[in-house]
Amino acid sequence: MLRGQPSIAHLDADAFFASVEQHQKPSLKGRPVLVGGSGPRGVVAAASYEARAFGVRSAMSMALARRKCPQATVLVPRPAAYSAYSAAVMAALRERTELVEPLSIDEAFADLGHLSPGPDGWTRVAADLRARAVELSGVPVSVGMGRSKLVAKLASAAAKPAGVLVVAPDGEDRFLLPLPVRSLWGVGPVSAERLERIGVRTVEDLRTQPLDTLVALVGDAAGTNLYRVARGWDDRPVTVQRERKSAGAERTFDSDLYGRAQVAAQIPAVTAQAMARLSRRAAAARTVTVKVRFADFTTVSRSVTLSSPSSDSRVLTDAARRALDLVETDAPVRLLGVSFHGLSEHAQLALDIQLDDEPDAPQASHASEEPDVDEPAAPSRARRTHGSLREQDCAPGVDLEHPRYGRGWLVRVRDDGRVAVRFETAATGPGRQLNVEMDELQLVAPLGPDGAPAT
DNA sequence: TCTGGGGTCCTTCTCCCT
DNA sequence: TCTGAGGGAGAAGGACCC
Repeated sequence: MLRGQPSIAHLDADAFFASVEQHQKPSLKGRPVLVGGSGPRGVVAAASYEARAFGVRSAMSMALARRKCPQATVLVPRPAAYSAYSAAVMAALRERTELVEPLSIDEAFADLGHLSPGPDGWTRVAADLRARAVELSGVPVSVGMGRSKLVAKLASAAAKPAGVLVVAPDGEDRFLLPLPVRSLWGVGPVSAERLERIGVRTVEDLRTQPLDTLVALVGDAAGTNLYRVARGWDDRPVTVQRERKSAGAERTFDSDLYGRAQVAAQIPAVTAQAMARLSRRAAAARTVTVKVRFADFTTVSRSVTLSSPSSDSRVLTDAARRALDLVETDAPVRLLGVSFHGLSEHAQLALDIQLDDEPDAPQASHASEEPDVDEPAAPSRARRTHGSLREQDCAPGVDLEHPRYGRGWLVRVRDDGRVAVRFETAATGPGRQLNVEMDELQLVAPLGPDGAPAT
């Protein structure tokens, strides 16, 4: 049963990672910024609106993005900072209701059905919410409101950047019908192409199609969903709890691996990364799946199911090895992934001990450096955030401190071995760039929006 | 465009049991 | 004892999201 008021809010941060970088690095405000992998196979995780003007998009290869926008500043992701900013954005929602459903690190639904602001008051509610989120986080956000999650989410997308849009019940058709089907949740490139083949481009086109046609086209569940969505039928409640179903990690190698031995040698490290994620959920796993992507991008997965759930690193690593044994590894391999399914809660203590004992595991402290909120686009290889700066830490954008000049961020390593650092934070405003010796610099934890270190 | 990483959900297939 | 149908569970792959 659909509610009568547009009391579901969807809050979405705009170009989130890039906006956080521009907030903490004031010299980048108003300039094109790309956040993502800087290696040969890196892709864009987030692009500032200034970069998007050059045709750069998320998920584009970084090499192509650089060609389209050579003047852009390219930075590595800093998950701890994004997590802190995310918490600030979510806090603005939680000040208003406990019914907050985070969808990802930068967006969430909130049920504001307890409010009764009157016929014209919902726009004020949305504007106040947006202003508060900006005040707490310092990054631009957009807010959409409607009487369903479907409409609220589409409204926030329409409100971007940095806007609000409230879709009243009697305005839903006017809002929904002209939208391209591609903008609907669950319609990706494949479904859009299939719909295009029968002449369906907009929600209005979609509404003319019978249920049978849609089911035949995209399957039972997706077809039924499209049929309902085309009519604005969405009565899903805002739910606070979301149960985790799996946890894992994967690594794309800078150059392909050849032969079983090379691939198998990576199993302990990737499994340990996956276990670090598993341990944050205090979980044991019964099924271990190994994913192998070959150079031609074909992907196979094989799994091994244990007789009972385990959190023992040796047991899970051994299961991953056995799963890999089921894969033909004659072709060059570009990616290896390990994921855990059939999760259950137990053996947290045992897991911690196992991680500390596992010689091939990445440092156990990395687990605590990563945010509790899942960060879909951030890399899983956590960076060090304290200690003396070493050459292997030198990625553009990392946080540094100098005894005389204070906090700054790494711009680049110069040919003479010195490091170009811009000394600035959100609190200082745009700062100056200086060249300093590497051994004078310390790695430090990123700052949150309140200026406190994000740990 | 030439394609990361962490997820969820759905479909299809196979195997096993009744 | 054999055979086929049907259902459930698990495995694998794919589409999709951010």
